[in-house]
Amino acid sequence: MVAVEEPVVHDQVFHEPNGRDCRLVGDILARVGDKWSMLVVMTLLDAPLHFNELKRAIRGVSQQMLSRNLRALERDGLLTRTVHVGVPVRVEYALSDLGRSLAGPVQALGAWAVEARPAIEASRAAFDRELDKI
Amino acid sequence: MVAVEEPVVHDQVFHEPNGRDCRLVGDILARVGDKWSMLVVMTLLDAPLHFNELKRAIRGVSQQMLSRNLRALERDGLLTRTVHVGVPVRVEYALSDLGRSLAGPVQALGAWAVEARPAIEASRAAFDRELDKI
DNA sequence: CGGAATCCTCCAGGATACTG
DNA sequence: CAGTATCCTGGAGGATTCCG
Repeated sequence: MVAVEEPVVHDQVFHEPNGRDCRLVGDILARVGDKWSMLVVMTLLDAPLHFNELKRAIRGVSQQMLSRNLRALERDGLLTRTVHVGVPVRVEYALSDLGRSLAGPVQALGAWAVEARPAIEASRAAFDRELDKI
Repeated sequence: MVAVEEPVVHDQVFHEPNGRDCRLVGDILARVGDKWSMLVVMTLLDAPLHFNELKRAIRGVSQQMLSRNLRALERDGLLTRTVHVGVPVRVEYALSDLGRSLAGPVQALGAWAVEARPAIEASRAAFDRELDKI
């Protein structure tokens, strides 16, 4: 079975007639929505950091995922990786201009999150209470 | 093993001294970042829809995931679900005010995505080319 | 120090079939 | 029409170990 069938989801990037950018956005949201990427971006907003500095700054992340995310972000051009030779080796991660430009929209979403949280939690509680009654 | 250990990631909501809302945002980003939720929100922005109308509007989604997402969004208070009794039954999904308020930030991110895409894809191509050379 | 490699688990998400 | 139930797969993400 080698996928002879017609392309499904990811190939129809703009499926809406009225210029909405839905699918593309979905793609980006997937990147933005993963557990650590935006945390990395936000952390690097203040200053460039070394690997272990980052790992300490973002508590709870495994080296595994931090490493993966950093590579992915570098691949996307959102940050730069520069190796400083020496003993010990030091690698510096810094936001690129593209990466910095992402901070605005993300912070907007963050602001929304902060403001909406009480309403969301109240709604969840109410919803769950209804379920228990039944 | 009943998780006696100290709380790890999700309990430290604000771990940064300087008022940044990192963890909380991460939580919201996870919701926002899943494959279909924001597509639902964006689709309902124009008008309320019935289940199958939604399913048709968002091509490629399974009933399974659409159903799950709708319930999750309803639970969070982002949309309302009203059953119109009759034959056949009709259920209408509509954005709540809270849900509508989310559209702004998401569209901002969408705009960024559209603008940044060429740069991102160029960066990816360059990155992958480097790998092939080695 | 900055990773790569390996192994494992959990869950988002798809496909299909059934129900009221 | 609007779901729920069941089964299955890939990949995100964690833990641990090894390496230059």
